[in-house]
Amino acid sequence: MVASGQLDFSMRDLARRLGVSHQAPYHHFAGREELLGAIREDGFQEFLSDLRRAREASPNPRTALHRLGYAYLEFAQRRPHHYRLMFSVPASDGTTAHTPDSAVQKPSAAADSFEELHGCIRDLQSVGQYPGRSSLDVAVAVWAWSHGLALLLSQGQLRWLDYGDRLTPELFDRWAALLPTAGSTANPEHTELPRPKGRSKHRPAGSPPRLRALSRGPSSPNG
Amino acid sequence: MVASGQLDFSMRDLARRLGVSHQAPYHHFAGREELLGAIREDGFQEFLSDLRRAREASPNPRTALHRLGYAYLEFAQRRPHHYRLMFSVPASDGTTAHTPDSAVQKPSAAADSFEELHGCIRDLQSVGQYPGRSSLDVAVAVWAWSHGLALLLSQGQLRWLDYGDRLTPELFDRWAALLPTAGSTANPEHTELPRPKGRSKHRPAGSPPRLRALSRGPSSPNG
DNA sequence: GCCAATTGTTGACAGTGTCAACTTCAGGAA
DNA sequence: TTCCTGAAGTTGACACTGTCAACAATTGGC
Repeated sequence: MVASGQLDFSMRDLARRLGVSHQAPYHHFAGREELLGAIREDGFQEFLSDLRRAREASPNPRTALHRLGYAYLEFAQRRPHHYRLMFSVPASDGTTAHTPDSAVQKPSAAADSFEELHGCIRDLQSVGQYPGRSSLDVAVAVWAWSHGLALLLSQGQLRWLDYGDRLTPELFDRWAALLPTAGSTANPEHTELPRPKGRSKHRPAGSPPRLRALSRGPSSPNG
Repeated sequence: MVASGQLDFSMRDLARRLGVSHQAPYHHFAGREELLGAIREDGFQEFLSDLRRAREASPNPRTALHRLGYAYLEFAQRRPHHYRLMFSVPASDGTTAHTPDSAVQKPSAAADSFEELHGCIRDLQSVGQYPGRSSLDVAVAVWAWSHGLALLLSQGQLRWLDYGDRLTPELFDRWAALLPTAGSTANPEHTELPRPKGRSKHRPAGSPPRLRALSRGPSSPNG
Protein backbone atom coordinates (compact mmCIF):
# COMPACT_ATOMS: atom_id res chain seq x y z
CA MET A 1 0.00 0.00 0.00
CA VAL A 2 2.02 2.90 -1.28
CA ALA A 3 1.52 6.12 0.64
CA SER A 4 0.43 7.80 -2.59
CA GLY A 5 2.00 10.70 -4.34
CA GLN A 6 1.22 14.22 -3.38
CA LEU A 7 3.11 16.04 -6.07
CA ASP A 8 4.46 15.75 -9.54
CA PHE A 9 7.73 14.48 -8.16
CA SER A 10 9.32 11.10 -8.60
CA MET A 11 12.37 9.54 -7.02
CA ARG A 12 13.39 7.97 -10.32
CA ASP A 13 13.07 11.23 -12.16
CA LEU A 14 15.22 12.93 -9.56
CA ALA A 15 17.89 10.26 -9.99
CA ARG A 16 17.66 10.63 -13.75
CA ARG A 17 18.19 14.39 -13.56
CA LEU A 18 21.19 13.88 -11.31
CA GLY A 19 22.59 11.40 -13.79
CA VAL A 20 22.57 8.66 -11.23
CA SER A 21 20.96 5.28 -10.87
CA HIS A 22 17.39 5.05 -9.70
CA GLN A 23 18.40 3.58 -6.39
CA ALA A 24 21.10 6.06 -5.40
CA PRO A 25 18.80 8.46 -3.56
CA TYR A 26 17.84 5.68 -1.17
CA HIS A 27 21.36 5.75 0.25
CA HIS A 28 20.71 9.30 1.43
CA PHE A 29 17.05 9.19 2.36
CA ALA A 30 15.08 6.30 3.74
CA GLY A 31 12.36 6.87 1.19
CA ARG A 32 10.36 9.36 -0.76
CA GLU A 33 8.45 10.59 2.24
CA GLU A 34 11.62 11.26 4.19
CA LEU A 35 13.13 13.18 1.29
CA LEU A 36 10.01 15.32 1.01
CA GLY A 37 10.15 15.81 4.75
CA ALA A 38 13.68 17.17 4.43
CA ILE A 39 12.61 19.59 1.71
CA ARG A 40 9.67 20.59 3.88
CA GLU A 41 11.97 21.23 6.82
CA ASP A 42 14.33 23.23 4.61
CA GLY A 43 11.39 25.35 3.49
CA PHE A 44 10.26 25.97 7.04
CA GLN A 45 13.76 27.07 7.99
CA GLU A 46 13.84 29.67 5.26
CA PHE A 47 10.25 30.65 6.02
CA LEU A 48 11.06 31.09 9.69
CA SER A 49 14.07 33.26 8.98
CA ASP A 50 11.98 35.41 6.63
CA LEU A 51 9.33 35.89 9.29
CA ARG A 52 11.94 36.66 11.97
CA ARG A 53 13.71 39.20 9.82
CA ALA A 54 10.42 40.89 8.96
CA ARG A 55 9.27 41.03 12.53
CA GLU A 56 12.55 42.30 13.90
CA ALA A 57 12.71 45.05 11.30
CA SER A 58 10.41 47.20 13.40
CA PRO A 59 10.04 47.77 17.13
CA ASN A 60 6.45 48.89 16.59
CA PRO A 61 4.35 45.72 16.96
CA ARG A 62 1.73 46.98 14.53
CA THR A 63 4.30 47.57 11.83
CA ALA A 64 5.94 44.30 12.75
CA LEU A 65 2.71 42.39 12.17
CA HIS A 66 2.20 44.17 8.88
CA ARG A 67 5.66 43.20 7.70
CA LEU A 68 5.33 39.70 9.05
CA GLY A 69 2.18 39.19 7.01
CA TYR A 70 3.78 40.55 3.89
CA ALA A 71 6.81 38.32 4.36
CA TYR A 72 4.48 35.36 4.75
CA LEU A 73 2.77 35.98 1.43
CA GLU A 74 5.99 36.94 -0.27
CA PHE A 75 7.47 33.60 0.68
CA ALA A 76 4.47 31.73 -0.69
CA GLN A 77 4.80 33.62 -3.93
CA ARG A 78 8.56 33.18 -4.20
CA ARG A 79 8.53 29.48 -3.37
CA PRO A 80 5.07 28.22 -4.31
CA HIS A 81 6.08 24.57 -4.49
CA HIS A 82 7.86 24.69 -1.18
CA TYR A 83 4.90 26.42 0.38
CA ARG A 84 2.36 23.91 -0.86
CA LEU A 85 4.53 21.01 0.20
CA MET A 86 5.14 22.49 3.63
CA PHE A 87 1.46 22.77 4.41
CA SER A 88 0.32 19.63 2.71
CA VAL A 89 -0.02 16.46 4.64
CA PRO A 90 0.17 12.87 3.47
CA ALA A 91 -3.35 12.02 2.39
CA SER A 92 -5.19 9.60 4.58
CA ASP A 93 -7.21 6.81 3.07
CA GLY A 94 -10.95 7.15 2.90
CA THR A 95 -11.66 5.04 5.95
CA THR A 96 -10.94 7.69 8.55
CA ALA A 97 -12.64 11.03 8.29
CA HIS A 98 -9.77 12.76 10.02
CA THR A 99 -6.08 12.72 9.40
CA PRO A 100 -4.35 10.31 11.75
CA ASP A 101 -2.07 11.66 14.43
CA SER A 102 1.03 10.35 12.69
CA ALA A 103 0.44 12.81 9.88
CA VAL A 104 0.08 15.75 12.20
CA GLN A 105 3.61 15.77 13.54
CA LYS A 106 5.13 18.86 12.07
CA PRO A 107 8.63 20.08 11.52
CA SER A 108 10.12 21.95 14.44
CA ALA A 109 10.58 25.14 12.43
CA ALA A 110 6.86 25.09 11.67
CA ALA A 111 6.01 25.49 15.34
CA ASP A 112 8.63 28.22 15.62
CA SER A 113 7.09 30.02 12.63
CA PHE A 114 3.70 30.04 14.24
CA GLU A 115 5.23 31.17 17.51
CA GLU A 116 6.75 34.13 15.68
CA LEU A 117 3.27 35.28 14.75
CA HIS A 118 1.89 34.39 18.15
CA GLY A 119 4.57 36.47 19.83
CA CYS A 120 3.80 39.35 17.54
CA ILE A 121 0.15 39.17 18.56
CA ARG A 122 1.14 39.14 22.22
CA ASP A 123 3.25 42.24 21.61
CA LEU A 124 0.22 43.91 20.11
CA GLN A 125 -1.88 42.98 23.10
CA SER A 126 0.74 44.49 25.39
CA VAL A 127 0.10 47.82 23.74
CA GLY A 128 -3.65 47.50 24.08
CA GLN A 129 -4.70 45.77 20.87
CA TYR A 130 -7.24 42.91 20.97
CA PRO A 131 -8.29 43.54 24.56
CA GLY A 132 -9.86 40.56 26.29
CA ARG A 133 -9.12 38.14 23.49
CA SER A 134 -7.10 34.95 23.61
CA SER A 135 -3.82 35.58 21.83
CA LEU A 136 -4.02 32.04 20.49
CA ASP A 137 -7.40 32.74 18.93
CA VAL A 138 -6.10 35.84 17.24
CA ALA A 139 -2.92 34.15 16.07
CA VAL A 140 -4.83 31.20 14.63
CA ALA A 141 -7.23 33.52 12.83
CA VAL A 142 -4.45 35.64 11.32
CA TRP A 143 -2.47 32.51 10.48
CA ALA A 144 -5.46 31.02 8.69
CA TRP A 145 -6.09 34.25 6.83
CA SER A 146 -2.51 34.35 5.59
CA HIS A 147 -2.61 30.66 4.77
CA GLY A 148 -5.75 31.03 2.70
CA LEU A 149 -4.43 33.99 0.78
CA ALA A 150 -1.09 32.29 0.22
CA LEU A 151 -2.72 29.17 -1.17
CA LEU A 152 -5.15 31.01 -3.40
CA LEU A 153 -2.26 33.08 -4.69
CA SER A 154 0.19 30.24 -5.19
CA GLN A 155 -2.39 28.09 -6.97
CA GLY A 156 -3.57 30.87 -9.23
CA GLN A 157 -7.09 30.55 -7.90
CA LEU A 158 -7.64 34.27 -7.82
CA ARG A 159 -7.11 34.58 -11.56
CA TRP A 160 -10.65 33.64 -12.48
CA LEU A 161 -11.83 36.68 -10.61
CA ASP A 162 -9.76 38.94 -12.88
CA TYR A 163 -8.08 39.70 -9.63
CA GLY A 164 -4.52 39.20 -10.67
CA ASP A 165 -2.26 36.74 -8.96
CA ARG A 166 0.79 38.81 -8.19
CA LEU A 167 1.33 40.02 -4.68
CA THR A 168 2.10 43.71 -4.50
CA PRO A 169 2.49 45.94 -1.46
CA GLU A 170 -0.60 47.86 -2.56
CA LEU A 171 -2.71 44.72 -2.81
CA PHE A 172 -1.44 43.53 0.53
CA ASP A 173 -2.28 46.85 2.13
CA ARG A 174 -5.83 46.61 0.87
CA TRP A 175 -6.13 43.17 2.39
CA ALA A 176 -4.41 44.09 5.63
CA ALA A 177 -6.73 47.05 6.08
CA LEU A 178 -9.51 44.51 6.60
CA LEU A 179 -7.87 43.00 9.63
CA PRO A 180 -9.11 44.55 12.85
CA THR A 181 -5.59 45.54 13.91
CA ALA A 182 -5.02 47.82 10.96
CA GLY A 183 -8.54 49.11 10.70
CA SER A 184 -7.81 52.41 12.33
CA THR A 185 -4.51 53.43 10.79
CA ALA A 186 -3.28 53.49 7.25
CA ASN A 187 -0.41 51.33 6.12
CA PRO A 188 2.70 52.22 8.11
CA GLU A 189 5.06 53.01 5.29
CA HIS A 190 4.34 50.66 2.43
CA THR A 191 6.23 47.61 3.41
CA GLU A 192 9.01 47.37 0.91
CA LEU A 193 11.47 45.06 2.57
CA PRO A 194 14.78 44.43 0.89
CA ARG A 195 14.17 40.89 -0.27
CA PRO A 196 16.74 38.39 0.98
CA LYS A 197 19.35 37.21 -1.50
CA GLY A 198 17.76 33.75 -1.32
CA ARG A 199 20.58 31.22 -1.16
CA SER A 200 20.16 29.58 -4.55
CA LYS A 201 19.38 25.88 -4.46
CA HIS A 202 21.16 25.16 -7.73
CA ARG A 203 23.90 22.63 -7.36
CA PRO A 204 27.22 23.10 -9.23
CA ALA A 205 26.45 19.85 -11.05
CA GLY A 206 29.95 18.55 -10.88
CA SER A 207 30.87 17.57 -7.34
CA PRO A 208 31.70 13.83 -7.43
CA PRO A 209 29.41 12.54 -4.64
CA ARG A 210 26.46 13.81 -6.57
CA LEU A 211 23.84 13.28 -3.93
CA ARG A 212 25.82 14.69 -1.03
CA ALA A 213 24.41 18.14 -1.50
CA LEU A 214 20.92 16.76 -1.00
CA SER A 215 21.48 14.49 1.95
CA ARG A 216 21.02 15.78 5.45
CA GLY A 217 23.10 13.90 7.98
CA PRO A 218 23.21 10.13 8.26
CA SER A 219 20.07 8.65 6.79
CA SER A 220 19.89 5.95 9.48
CA PRO A 221 16.42 4.47 8.93
CA ASN A 222 15.16 3.50 12.35
CA GLY A 223 12.60 0.99 11.12
CA MET B 1 4.12 12.10 -18.58
CA VAL B 2 1.47 11.16 -16.12
CA ALA B 3 -0.28 14.11 -14.49
CA SER B 4 0.65 12.69 -11.09
CA GLY B 5 -1.60 11.66 -8.27
CA GLN B 6 -2.94 14.15 -5.85
CA LEU B 7 -4.67 11.78 -3.48
CA ASP B 8 -4.62 8.30 -2.15
CA PHE B 9 -7.00 7.24 -4.88
CA SER B 10 -6.44 4.82 -7.69
CA MET B 11 -8.55 3.90 -10.68
CA ARG B 12 -7.65 0.25 -10.32
CA ASP B 13 -8.54 0.22 -6.66
CA LEU B 14 -11.89 1.79 -7.46
CA ALA B 15 -12.56 -0.91 -10.04
CA ARG B 16 -11.51 -3.57 -7.54
CA ARG B 17 -13.92 -2.27 -4.93
CA LEU B 18 -16.72 -2.25 -7.46
CA GLY B 19 -15.87 -5.83 -8.36
CA VAL B 20 -15.18 -4.88 -11.92
CA SER B 21 -12.23 -5.05 -14.27
CA HIS B 22 -9.55 -2.41 -14.08
CA GLN B 23 -10.58 -0.92 -17.40
CA ALA B 24 -14.32 -0.61 -16.81
CA PRO B 25 -14.21 2.91 -15.32
CA TYR B 26 -12.69 4.19 -18.55
CA HIS B 27 -15.99 3.50 -20.32
CA HIS B 28 -17.60 6.10 -18.08
CA PHE B 29 -14.85 8.66 -17.62
CA ALA B 30 -12.17 9.64 -20.07
CA GLY B 31 -9.54 9.28 -17.38
CA ARG B 32 -8.63 9.71 -13.79
CA GLU B 33 -8.53 13.48 -13.97
CA GLU B 34 -12.02 13.64 -15.47
CA LEU B 35 -13.40 11.36 -12.79
CA LEU B 36 -11.87 13.53 -10.07
CA GLY B 37 -13.29 16.56 -11.86
CA ALA B 38 -16.77 15.04 -11.64
CA ILE B 39 -16.36 14.41 -7.92
CA ARG B 40 -15.07 17.96 -7.54
CA GLU B 41 -18.09 19.32 -9.37
CA ASP B 42 -20.42 17.20 -7.24
CA GLY B 43 -18.79 18.62 -4.14
CA PHE B 44 -19.16 22.18 -5.34
CA GLN B 45 -22.84 21.58 -6.02
CA GLU B 46 -23.46 20.45 -2.46
CA PHE B 47 -21.21 23.21 -1.14
CA LEU B 48 -23.13 25.82 -3.12
CA SER B 49 -26.48 24.62 -1.89
CA ASP B 50 -25.20 24.68 1.71
CA LEU B 51 -24.02 28.26 1.32
CA ARG B 52 -27.28 29.32 -0.36
CA ARG B 53 -29.41 27.77 2.35
CA ALA B 54 -27.32 29.41 5.05
CA ARG B 55 -27.45 32.82 3.47
CA GLU B 56 -31.15 32.73 2.72
CA ALA B 57 -31.94 31.71 6.29
CA SER B 58 -31.71 35.30 7.39
CA PRO B 59 -32.70 38.62 5.80
CA ASN B 60 -30.19 40.42 8.00
CA PRO B 61 -26.99 40.53 5.95
CA ARG B 62 -24.81 40.47 9.03
CA THR B 63 -26.46 37.32 10.31
CA ALA B 64 -26.42 35.93 6.79
CA LEU B 65 -22.65 36.35 6.55
CA HIS B 66 -22.22 34.77 9.95
CA ARG B 67 -24.23 31.74 8.91
CA LEU B 68 -22.58 31.56 5.54
CA GLY B 69 -19.19 31.37 7.18
CA TYR B 70 -20.33 28.69 9.56
CA ALA B 71 -21.82 26.67 6.72
CA TYR B 72 -18.52 26.98 4.87
CA LEU B 73 -16.52 25.50 7.72
CA GLU B 74 -19.17 22.96 8.52
CA PHE B 75 -18.95 21.64 4.98
CA ALA B 76 -15.18 21.37 5.16
CA GLN B 77 -15.52 19.43 8.37
CA ARG B 78 -18.28 17.16 7.13
CA ARG B 79 -16.61 16.37 3.80
CA PRO B 80 -12.90 16.90 4.33
CA HIS B 81 -11.83 14.82 1.34
CA HIS B 82 -14.27 16.55 -0.96
CA TYR B 83 -13.17 19.91 0.32
CA ARG B 84 -9.48 19.27 -0.20
CA LEU B 85 -10.07 17.86 -3.65
CA MET B 86 -12.28 20.78 -4.64
CA PHE B 87 -9.65 23.35 -3.82
CA SER B 88 -6.65 21.40 -4.98
CA VAL B 89 -5.36 21.83 -8.42
CA PRO B 90 -3.42 19.42 -10.61
CA ALA B 91 0.20 20.00 -9.64
CA SER B 92 2.32 21.69 -12.26
CA ASP B 93 5.78 20.45 -13.02
CA GLY B 94 8.75 22.28 -11.62
CA THR B 95 9.53 24.19 -14.80
CA THR B 96 6.91 26.90 -14.42
CA ALA B 97 6.73 28.79 -11.18
CA HIS B 98 3.01 29.38 -11.63
CA THR B 99 0.17 27.06 -12.35
CA PRO B 100 -0.70 27.07 -16.03
CA ASP B 101 -3.98 28.51 -17.19
CA SER B 102 -5.36 25.09 -18.05
CA ALA B 103 -5.36 24.20 -14.36
CA VAL B 104 -7.18 27.35 -13.35
CA GLN B 105 -10.45 26.60 -15.08
CA LYS B 106 -12.82 25.91 -12.28
CA PRO B 107 -16.15 24.18 -11.97
CA SER B 108 -19.11 26.41 -12.61
CA ALA B 109 -20.52 25.89 -9.13
CA ALA B 110 -17.23 27.14 -7.70
CA ALA B 111 -17.77 30.56 -9.22
CA ASP B 112 -21.36 30.53 -8.01
CA SER B 113 -20.18 29.68 -4.51
CA PHE B 114 -17.85 32.63 -4.45
CA GLU B 115 -20.59 34.85 -5.86
CA GLU B 116 -22.80 33.83 -2.97
CA LEU B 117 -20.27 35.29 -0.57
CA HIS B 118 -19.63 38.26 -2.81
CA GLY B 119 -23.34 39.05 -2.92
CA CYS B 120 -23.51 38.79 0.83
CA ILE B 121 -20.71 41.33 1.13
CA ARG B 122 -22.53 43.65 -1.26
CA ASP B 123 -25.65 43.34 0.89
CA LEU B 124 -23.57 44.35 3.89
CA GLN B 125 -22.23 47.35 2.03
CA SER B 126 -25.74 48.40 1.14
CA VAL B 127 -26.45 48.74 4.86
CA GLY B 128 -23.31 50.75 5.45
CA GLN B 129 -20.71 48.14 6.24
CA TYR B 130 -17.21 48.36 4.71
CA PRO B 131 -17.66 51.91 3.41
CA GLY B 132 -15.36 52.86 0.57
CA ARG B 133 -13.98 49.38 0.08
CA SER B 134 -14.07 47.20 -2.99
CA SER B 135 -16.60 44.45 -2.40
CA LEU B 136 -14.29 42.12 -4.30
CA ASP B 137 -11.41 42.88 -1.94
CA VAL B 138 -13.57 42.13 1.05
CA ALA B 139 -15.00 38.98 -0.47
CA VAL B 140 -11.57 37.67 -1.38
CA ALA B 141 -10.26 38.38 2.10
CA VAL B 142 -13.17 36.66 3.81
CA TRP B 143 -13.00 33.79 1.34
CA ALA B 144 -9.31 33.31 2.02
CA TRP B 145 -9.89 33.45 5.76
CA SER B 146 -12.53 30.74 5.56
CA HIS B 147 -10.37 28.73 3.20
CA GLY B 148 -7.39 28.85 5.55
CA LEU B 149 -9.44 27.85 8.57
CA ALA B 150 -11.16 25.09 6.62
CA LEU B 151 -7.87 23.60 5.48
CA LEU B 152 -6.18 23.83 8.85
CA LEU B 153 -9.23 22.18 10.36
CA SER B 154 -9.68 19.46 7.77
CA GLN B 155 -5.99 18.55 7.85
CA GLY B 156 -5.80 18.47 11.60
CA GLN B 157 -3.12 21.14 11.59
CA LEU B 158 -4.55 22.94 14.58
CA ARG B 159 -4.11 19.92 16.79
CA TRP B 160 -0.46 20.59 17.58
CA LEU B 161 -1.55 23.83 19.20
CA ASP B 162 -3.74 21.94 21.65
CA TYR B 163 -6.41 23.89 19.92
CA GLY B 164 -8.78 21.08 19.14
CA ASP B 165 -9.88 20.33 15.64
CA ARG B 166 -13.64 20.19 15.93
CA LEU B 167 -15.67 23.10 14.72
CA THR B 168 -18.19 24.30 17.26
CA PRO B 169 -20.48 27.32 17.12
CA GLU B 170 -18.60 28.77 20.10
CA LEU B 171 -15.22 28.40 18.41
CA PHE B 172 -16.60 29.89 15.23
CA ASP B 173 -18.02 32.83 17.11
CA ARG B 174 -14.65 33.56 18.65
CA TRP B 175 -13.10 33.54 15.20
CA ALA B 176 -15.86 35.55 13.58
CA ALA B 177 -15.57 38.21 16.24
CA LEU B 178 -12.17 39.02 14.79
CA LEU B 179 -13.58 39.95 11.42
CA PRO B 180 -14.21 43.68 11.12
CA THR B 181 -17.87 43.13 10.28
CA ALA B 182 -18.61 41.43 13.56
CA GLY B 183 -16.27 43.46 15.67
CA SER B 184 -18.95 45.69 17.10
CA THR B 185 -21.74 43.26 17.86
CA ALA B 186 -21.81 39.94 19.58
CA ASN B 187 -22.82 36.78 17.76
CA PRO B 188 -26.35 37.13 16.42
CA GLU B 189 -27.98 34.11 18.01
CA HIS B 190 -25.43 31.31 18.09
CA THR B 191 -25.77 29.91 14.66
CA GLU B 192 -27.26 26.50 15.12
CA LEU B 193 -28.58 25.63 11.73
CA PRO B 194 -30.53 22.41 11.26
CA ARG B 195 -27.95 20.46 9.34
CA PRO B 196 -29.11 19.18 5.97
CA LYS B 197 -29.92 15.49 5.68
CA GLY B 198 -26.96 15.10 3.33
CA ARG B 199 -27.98 12.85 0.45
CA SER B 200 -25.82 9.83 1.18
CA LYS B 201 -23.34 8.90 -1.52
CA HIS B 202 -23.51 5.18 -0.79
CA ARG B 203 -24.58 3.16 -3.78
CA PRO B 204 -27.00 0.23 -3.31
CA ALA B 205 -24.23 -2.05 -4.59
CA GLY B 206 -26.49 -4.21 -6.65
CA SER B 207 -27.71 -2.42 -9.77
CA PRO B 208 -26.48 -4.52 -12.73
CA PRO B 209 -24.61 -1.82 -14.72
CA ARG B 210 -22.34 -1.35 -11.79
CA LEU B 211 -20.64 1.82 -12.90
CA ARG B 212 -23.78 3.58 -14.07
CA ALA B 213 -24.33 5.24 -10.74
CA LEU B 214 -20.94 6.90 -11.03
CA SER B 215 -21.06 8.04 -14.62
CA ARG B 216 -22.36 11.45 -15.50
CA GLY B 217 -23.88 11.57 -18.96
CA PRO B 218 -22.13 10.26 -22.06
CA SER B 219 -18.42 10.15 -21.46
CA SER B 220 -17.65 11.30 -25.03
CA PRO B 221 -13.97 12.07 -24.89
CA ASN B 222 -13.39 14.93 -27.27
CA GLY B 223 -9.71 14.27 -27.79
C1' DG C 1 47.30 -3.65 3.93
C1' DC C 2 43.03 -4.86 5.73
C1' DC C 3 38.21 -3.77 7.17
C1' DA C 4 34.14 -1.48 7.36
C1' DA C 5 31.26 2.05 5.96
C1' DT C 6 29.75 4.96 2.28
C1' DT C 7 28.18 5.41 -2.32
C1' DG C 8 27.06 3.55 -6.23
C1' DT C 9 25.15 -0.20 -9.44
C1' DT C 10 21.69 -3.70 -11.72
C1' DG C 11 17.73 -6.52 -11.28
C1' DA C 12 13.65 -7.67 -9.59
C1' DC C 13 8.56 -7.07 -7.77
C1' DA C 14 4.07 -5.17 -7.16
C1' DG C 15 1.53 -1.35 -8.09
C1' DT C 16 -0.19 2.45 -11.23
C1' DG C 17 -2.71 5.02 -15.52
C1' DT C 18 -3.91 4.15 -20.00
C1' DC C 19 -4.05 2.29 -24.89
C1' DA C 20 -5.66 -1.51 -27.88
C1' DA C 21 -8.29 -5.27 -29.12
C1' DC C 22 -11.66 -8.36 -27.97
C1' DT C 23 -16.40 -10.22 -26.29
C1' DT C 24 -21.37 -9.62 -24.70
C1' DC C 25 -25.47 -7.87 -24.98
C1' DA C 26 -29.54 -4.82 -25.66
C1' DG C 27 -32.31 -2.41 -28.86
C1' DG C 28 -33.80 -0.48 -33.20
C1' DA C 29 -34.19 -0.82 -38.49
C1' DA C 30 -34.54 -3.62 -42.47
C1' DT D 1 -36.75 -12.57 -38.24
C1' DT D 2 -31.85 -10.91 -39.11
C1' DC D 3 -28.48 -7.38 -39.01
C1' DC D 4 -26.15 -3.61 -37.14
C1' DT D 5 -24.64 -0.39 -33.90
C1' DG D 6 -23.23 1.23 -29.67
C1' DA D 7 -22.66 0.63 -24.75
C1' DA D 8 -20.47 -2.07 -21.12
C1' DG D 9 -17.07 -5.11 -19.66
C1' DT D 10 -13.12 -8.10 -20.49
C1' DT D 11 -7.93 -9.44 -20.97
C1' DG D 12 -3.44 -8.13 -22.22
C1' DA D 13 -0.01 -5.19 -22.90
C1' DC D 14 3.19 -0.85 -22.10
C1' DA D 15 5.75 2.53 -19.62
C1' DC D 16 6.02 4.33 -15.42
C1' DT D 17 6.41 4.38 -10.20
C1' DG D 18 8.48 3.25 -5.09
C1' DT D 19 11.14 0.04 -2.89
C1' DC D 20 13.67 -4.37 -1.60
C1' DA D 21 17.80 -7.26 -2.38
C1' DA D 22 22.26 -8.30 -3.78
C1' DC D 23 26.38 -6.84 -5.53
C1' DA D 24 30.66 -3.58 -6.88
C1' DA D 25 33.60 0.35 -6.19
C1' DT D 26 35.62 3.67 -3.37
C1' DT D 27 37.39 5.72 0.77
C1' DG D 28 39.16 6.55 5.49
C1' DG D 29 40.88 4.75 9.84
C1' DC D 30 43.25 1.04 12.27
